[in-house]
Amino acid sequence: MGKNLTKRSDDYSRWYNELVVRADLAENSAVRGCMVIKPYGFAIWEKMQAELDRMFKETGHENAYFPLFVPKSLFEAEEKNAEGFAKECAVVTHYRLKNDPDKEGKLMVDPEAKLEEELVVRPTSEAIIWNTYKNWIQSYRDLPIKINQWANVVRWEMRTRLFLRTAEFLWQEGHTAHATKEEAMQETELMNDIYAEFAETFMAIPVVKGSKTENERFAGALETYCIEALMQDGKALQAGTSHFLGQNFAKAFDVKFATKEGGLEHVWATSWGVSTRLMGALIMTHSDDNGLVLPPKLAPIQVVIVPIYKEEEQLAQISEVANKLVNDLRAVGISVKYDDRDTQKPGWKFAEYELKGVPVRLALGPKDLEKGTVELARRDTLTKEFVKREEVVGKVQGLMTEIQETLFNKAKSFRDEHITEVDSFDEFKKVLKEKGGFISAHWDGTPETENKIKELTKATIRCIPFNRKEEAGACVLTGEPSEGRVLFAKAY
RNA sequence: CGGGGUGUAGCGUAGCCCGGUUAUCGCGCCUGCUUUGGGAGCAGGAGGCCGCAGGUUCGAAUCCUGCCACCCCGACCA
Repeated sequence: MGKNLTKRSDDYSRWYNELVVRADLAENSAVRGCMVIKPYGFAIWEKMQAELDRMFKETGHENAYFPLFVPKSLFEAEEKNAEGFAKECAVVTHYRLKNDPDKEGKLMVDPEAKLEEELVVRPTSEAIIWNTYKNWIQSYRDLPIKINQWANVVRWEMRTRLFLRTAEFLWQEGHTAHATKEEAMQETELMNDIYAEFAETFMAIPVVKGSKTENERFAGALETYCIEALMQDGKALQAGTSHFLGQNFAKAFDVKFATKEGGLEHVWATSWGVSTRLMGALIMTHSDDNGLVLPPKLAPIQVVIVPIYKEEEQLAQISEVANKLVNDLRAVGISVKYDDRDTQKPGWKFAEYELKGVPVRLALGPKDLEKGTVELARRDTLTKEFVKREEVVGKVQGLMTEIQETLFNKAKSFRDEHITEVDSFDEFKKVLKEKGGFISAHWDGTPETENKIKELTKATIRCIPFNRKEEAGACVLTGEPSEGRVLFAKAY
């Protein structure tokens, strides 16, 4: 990446961190474990939001907003859920500060202003939402409820990393209520499919769809579906989850509805979410030593035009052509930036836009004016060619699709090459250490074995793939019978 | 919360063991000239409570004590 840091040098973490900061995506804030998302990073997130939001609405969901604070007692209502998050909750205990009588100019928490009941800053919103749904649901006519919210949540993580794990993060969480188990299961599956489609179509990230083991399941869920992606350092990343909550929350919050038949039943629930963590996935899937590589569908700037000139007059001539190009490209829906700043030199700009992952760069200089050409450079392949001026728009349009596909295919071959079938524990350890990636192996189905393998290797079961072939085998650790292979990996 | 480490300019650092003129170097920043098809060259310049507080000493970035902050490795985790 530019001057000194490459993916191969140093460790991957440092490379990642430096890339995020240098590409102007985000930085650590002064607040412990929290992140500042900078305009360029946020622009990418907004594009992701827009696409996801559209997909949610197309499948009958609506947006709403629920409170940041959850009274402790509400939070406790679903025991498993509360337990699962208890260790990482920020809690509000007071509601007022006052001047510190002992220290001039300092404030202190007013002990008089202690809350009778503490408020938990939501680590997720099931509790507050189900407490609300209780009042919204009486009859089967009130169902289904399919609501999404865009929000921030807080999980007090010990160690944080930009985008991948921060104390506060942005996400969307969908919470649905259904009359039947079947409908809720369908919803769980549908949303997992939507996440997969989003990841593959827009982010150009191939994912494995599957279900989580009991150990890895969301606290309070009966079933957790997920999409798992593979990063370039061979570690897996959970990119999205969709939970079938059964009637657990309905029971905990006493949400019953009158059925058509005149009965009274608990509601069936789902919840699902993806977060700014997807930004991390995007960065770690496509980037190279020159910096970020963005798929055209998510790039805030799809094309940048850089003028090359000596004198002002020359710039004026170039700008005339460039501005026409800008208009023509915008007319076909491509986002273009014409960077005619005279404070930076062309070479500097080339490097800068590569660092920021802009898919296509056009350079326009005196030679091009003479020949009626434009120099076109692709970020994904780092190749350059001269294109006739009148063919630029068509060419660029085609490239938007082509680059998107190239990125996906490249990531997919990498991923596929890093799914290794393994039949002995020695091989398991060897592959994990030397090659990384997903390990497809038999497992006896017990949490004990999964934990043991985690202890020994740090690898966990990422998912039980939906499309796994059913094949009898012997557990890679214990030799006990197994019905099929599961995917192991070290994970973020 | 355990184990290790580090705090020197906006960033990255040398100096610290063995105390002694004006605290080193690179990047970045500012000015001028030359440059502009891959992060320009030369010349000049600005920028420091050496993490904070105390101590030892004629003298502390350097030694001692306390505190604070951050990083790495664990435990935890989307």
